[in-house]
Amino acid sequence: MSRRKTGRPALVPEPGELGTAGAGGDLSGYTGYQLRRAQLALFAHFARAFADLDLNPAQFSLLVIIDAYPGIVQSRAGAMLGIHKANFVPFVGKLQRRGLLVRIPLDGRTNGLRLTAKGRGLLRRARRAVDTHEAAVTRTLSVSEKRLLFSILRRITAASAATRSDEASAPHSA
Amino acid sequence: MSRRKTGRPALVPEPGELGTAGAGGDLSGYTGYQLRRAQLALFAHFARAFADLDLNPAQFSLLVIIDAYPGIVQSRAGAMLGIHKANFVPFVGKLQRRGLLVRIPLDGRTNGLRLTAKGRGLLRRARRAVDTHEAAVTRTLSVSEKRLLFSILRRITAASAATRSDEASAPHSA
DNA sequence: TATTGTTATACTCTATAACTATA
DNA sequence: TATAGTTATAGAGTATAACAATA
Repeated sequence: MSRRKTGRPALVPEPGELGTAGAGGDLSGYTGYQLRRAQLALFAHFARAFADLDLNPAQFSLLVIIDAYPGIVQSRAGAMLGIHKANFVPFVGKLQRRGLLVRIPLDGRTNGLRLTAKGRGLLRRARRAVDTHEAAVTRTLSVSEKRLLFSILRRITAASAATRSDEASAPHSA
Repeated sequence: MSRRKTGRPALVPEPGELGTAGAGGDLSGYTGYQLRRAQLALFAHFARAFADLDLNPAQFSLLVIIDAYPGIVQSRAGAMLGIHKANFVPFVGKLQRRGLLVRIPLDGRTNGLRLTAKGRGLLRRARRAVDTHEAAVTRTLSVSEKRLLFSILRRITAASAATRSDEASAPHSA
């Protein structure tokens, strides 16, 4: 997309400040640019909302997963989070040291993960915090807009995962 | 950071495979989760599309910015990209060593950035590659859907940037 | 033989502090 | 005194390779 549509609308917006308004160049017409900006801003908001809980999105997600699948095998949970098994070891270890979860040997080489009472308690607080966060960041979205947003994001995820050769085909799936 | 997983309507989807379909927990109802998944998938697609050009999104963006604002001051360009000035030094240095841009001293302490002929040539190829990439990842989106997506993403960015105390107010702005 | 968990390692990104030389 | 660029450093996040114990 080199030049965007008309010469201006999206093109060359006063070398503005990044954090606040838009950046420069004619980047604002790219889906990846808008997606990244929104994701970064939302995660920063998440971090503020979870500052006192001392949980980042990945840690919160693991607690949610273990709560949904008590005893889930460590490698399975790591794969669900997209975290390499080598990196997942210290990741789990940190939460275990905080007393939020325990590793339960299942068969000599496999660990099952379970939340402790403390972990369940923190998760309960975290769910409330994330609900507030979610409401805040989507407060300008109507129900139908949010539904459409999710539909679109899933389609972008699927389309981006497709191989180059597949890109030509597959009209409107999603 | 919510990582992977898509899953089901919302709650507890078979502990599925990560890369392909959805993961677990009841994460798929969170905007941050869907946003992150889409952004990661799209950037991975970008990386594949730009493999032969050896440019990442940030590097491509800098070339676009310098092309739009020839001679732009280094600190200004870094701010537009949201890159810390300390990290921007080696960032620019690397592109300069590749012969894509030059630093032009403006007044003893200020550097202006300009693309070289080689940089402009690479940018031209990069614009073509990003056009193809953009078309691929948004191939299932109608024109109106893409327009609405951008509107929604900008609103999420703005809402996430708002302070906690502001979150209560501001109904539907966008 | 393949898998689970682990260690070691390295590379990228990001962030802070402090310094210089200039304005 | 404030600013632009720089260096050094440290912390996350992510990646590969290799290994032990086990299935």
